[in-house]
Amino acid sequence: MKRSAKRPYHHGDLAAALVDTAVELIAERGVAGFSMAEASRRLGVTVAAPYRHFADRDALLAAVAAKAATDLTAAVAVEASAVPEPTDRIAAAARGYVRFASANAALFQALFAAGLDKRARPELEEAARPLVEDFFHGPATSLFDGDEQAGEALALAVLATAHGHAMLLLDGAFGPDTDAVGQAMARAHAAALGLVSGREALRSADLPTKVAGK
Amino acid sequence: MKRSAKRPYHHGDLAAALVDTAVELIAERGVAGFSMAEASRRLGVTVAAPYRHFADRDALLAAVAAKAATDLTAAVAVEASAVPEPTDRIAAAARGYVRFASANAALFQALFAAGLDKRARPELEEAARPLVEDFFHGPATSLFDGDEQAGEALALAVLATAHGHAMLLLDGAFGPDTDAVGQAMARAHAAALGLVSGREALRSADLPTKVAGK
DNA sequence: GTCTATATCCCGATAGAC
DNA sequence: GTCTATCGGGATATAGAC
Repeated sequence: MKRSAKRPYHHGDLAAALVDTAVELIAERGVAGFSMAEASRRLGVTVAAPYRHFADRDALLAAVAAKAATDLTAAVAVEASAVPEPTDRIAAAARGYVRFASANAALFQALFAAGLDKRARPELEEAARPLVEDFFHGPATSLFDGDEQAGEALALAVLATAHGHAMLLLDGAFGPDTDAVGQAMARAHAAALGLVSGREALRSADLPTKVAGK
Repeated sequence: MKRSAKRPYHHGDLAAALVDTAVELIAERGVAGFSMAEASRRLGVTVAAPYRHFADRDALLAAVAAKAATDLTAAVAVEASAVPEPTDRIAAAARGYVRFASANAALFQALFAAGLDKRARPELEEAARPLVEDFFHGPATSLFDGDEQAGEALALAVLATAHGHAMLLLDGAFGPDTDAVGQAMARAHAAALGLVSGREALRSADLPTKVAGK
C-alpha cells in the first residue's frame, strides 16, 4: 500500500488529496486516529503544507463531512430516485441510507461521529437538504395528502429510524455475521414500511409546535 | 453520587472516582478530549496511579460505558416499568431512552461514540440485556401474541428508532431550541406508537433470523 | 496503592526561506 | 504552494522507591 512511489500530488490538487487521505485514515484508525501529520506523511508533503488549504484539523474534517453529505445524498438517489410511489420511495431511501453508512463507514463517521459542531457548520445541513426533501419529506407529505406538518413528522421518524439502524450497524449491534449489513438494510426497509403503515399515530401526535418564540 | 469531601479519594475508591471524573471530562470536552493525565490531575493523584486500576485508557472508557449501560437500563425502567400495557410500555421505553441520552450525554457517548469495539467487550451487551428484554422484546412479543421472531423484529425496530432519535438529538439535528429534548422525546414516542400500529409490515418481512440485541 | 521521575512519542501550528 | 526547522505542549505508559 505504498503511495510514496509516485507523487501525483506535489503539484496537483492537494486539498482534494487531503480529503481522500483523511477518509483512508479514518477508515483505518477511526476519527480519533486521524491527524494532519499522518495525512501529510502519506501524501509525501511536509506537515506545513496542509495549512495552506485548511485552517486547522477541524476544517479538514469538516470538508470530509461535507463530501459525506453530498455522497450520501447521491447514494440514496441511486437507490430511490427511480421509485415514484411514495411508500416504496421512502422505504428505499431508508435502505439506501443504511447501505451507504456501511459501504462508506469512514465518510459516515466523519459526518456523525467526528464531534463536529453542526450549529457552527450550517453548510453540512445545507448539503443534506436535497436528501431530506426529495426522499423523505416529499414522499411523506404526499402520503398525508399534502399535510406539511404531518409529512414532516413522518419524514423525521423514518430518517431517525434509518439513522438508528445505521449507527447500530456500525456499532456492531447486528452481530458479526457477514450478512449483518443486509439484515440491517432489510430491517430499516421494513421499519419504514411499518411507520408508513402506522402513520396516523404521527399525525395526531401532539408535538411541540415548530416555533413558539421566534 | 457525591463528591462533597475535599480529598475523599486519596485513600478511597480511586477506581470509582476515575469513572466519575471521566464522565465529567467527557461532558466538558467530548470523548476525544478525555485523557488519563487530565483525570489524574483533577483527582490530585499522579498520572501513574490510575494504571493500578485500569490497564489503559480504553479500559477506563469501557468501565464508563458499562456504567452507562446499567444507568440507561435503570432510567428506562423508571419510565416504563410501571406501564403494563405493551404498546404504552414500549413507547415509554423509547421516550425514556431519548431522555437518558439527553440528560446523560456523556455516559451515552461513552457507550456509543467512544469507538469501543463492542465485539471485544461483550459485557456491555450483557449489561444492556435486561433493558432490551424487559422493555422492548417482551412487550413487542406480546403484541404479536407470543411470536418470538416477529416480536424481535418489532423490538429492534423501536430500539433503532429510539437510538436514531437520541443520536440525532445529541448531534443538534433537532435544532437549538430549548425544547429540542422534549420534541425529540415526543417524536420517538410517537414513532414507537406508529411502528406498533403498523407492525404487520414487520412480521411478514423476510429477515435473516439470528440477531444480537441492543 | 500511590508517588517520583522519566522515557518516548506524536501532534498542532507557525515563521520565514525559496 | 511547498519546504525547512522548530516551538511548545500534552499524552501514554513504565520503573522503582516508599
